[in-house]
Amino acid sequence: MGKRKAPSRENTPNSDFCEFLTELAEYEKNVSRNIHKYNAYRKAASVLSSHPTRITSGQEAKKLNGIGEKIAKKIDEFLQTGKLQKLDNIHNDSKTTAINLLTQVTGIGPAKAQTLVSEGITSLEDLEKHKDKLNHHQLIGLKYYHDFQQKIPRNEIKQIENLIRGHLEPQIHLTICGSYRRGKQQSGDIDALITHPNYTSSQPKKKQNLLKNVVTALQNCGLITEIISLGDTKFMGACKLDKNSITRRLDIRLTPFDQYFCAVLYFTGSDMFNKQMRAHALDAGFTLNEYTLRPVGSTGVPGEPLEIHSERDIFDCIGFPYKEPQDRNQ
DNA sequence: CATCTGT
DNA sequence: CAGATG
Repeated sequence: MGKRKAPSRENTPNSDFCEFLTELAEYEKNVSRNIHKYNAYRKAASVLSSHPTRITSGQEAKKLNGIGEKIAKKIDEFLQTGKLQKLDNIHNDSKTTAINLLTQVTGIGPAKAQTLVSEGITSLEDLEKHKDKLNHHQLIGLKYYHDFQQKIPRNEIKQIENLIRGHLEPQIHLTICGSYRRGKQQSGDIDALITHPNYTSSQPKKKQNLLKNVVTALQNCGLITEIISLGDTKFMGACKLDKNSITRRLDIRLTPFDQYFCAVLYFTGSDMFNKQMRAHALDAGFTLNEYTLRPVGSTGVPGEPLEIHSERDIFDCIGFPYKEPQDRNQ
């Protein structure tokens, strides 16, 4: 059914350049293991993406911060031929395509994909033949490759949310974040945040078993079907609404009560929105992260975390007009 | 940054 | 323990 590449439509005068630069960046990161070239390409894409006018030559591009000889040359080539030789080669390179495929299996990153390919393992079928080369996480990734590839309809998440809530002690707060909270009709996975009034950053030991208890309860009711990893504060695994449902990726994190709203805000995103909001906080003299909102003294050092009792508090404190999750999409 | 894994 | 992964 559904395939790969997300049709993310950009729209800036230089978006076509950004597109090939980010593709080059990914190639450098995943195939060559060159993090410097990777960074070089992405900063170039980044300056270009915010440049207000169309770049019409490599020479002009070169004036921008982060664009040097080599990228300028590629811009010229692209301007003249409408494509990039290097990119064509990459597309036709079987090693590259194999790595890109393997990397889609959760638990397999660029490093593991490299070694698999070097051992001649380049397809899902190959992986099936060599399960002995995979760890627990990767085995789950392989087993549910097709399921995990599927988007999750909002309504299904809603049902899962209710089911989870039904198995939590009343004291436990639950928020499903991510694109679901932003109102999207589909999501890639389910990102749940929970907290409990007795579990705070000052008494982190207190509800030490809370997460594990929740996970076993959800296992017993049949919702959680696989555990990828489980620690004191973070669970990663899979769940299935009922007998004939598709298996879905589910993450649950336990956050201290006093940091819950910063976490909810952060994990709701979007990434773009978070960046804007953090920037605004900085201008207003605060530093905002996934845990706390703190005033920044003119000395430059952050003070004590402000007490936050809602997401709104955070907006109010930094004088940022409140946005409903639905309009935090960019 | 939390968790897992292999050395 | 370092390195990989999400």
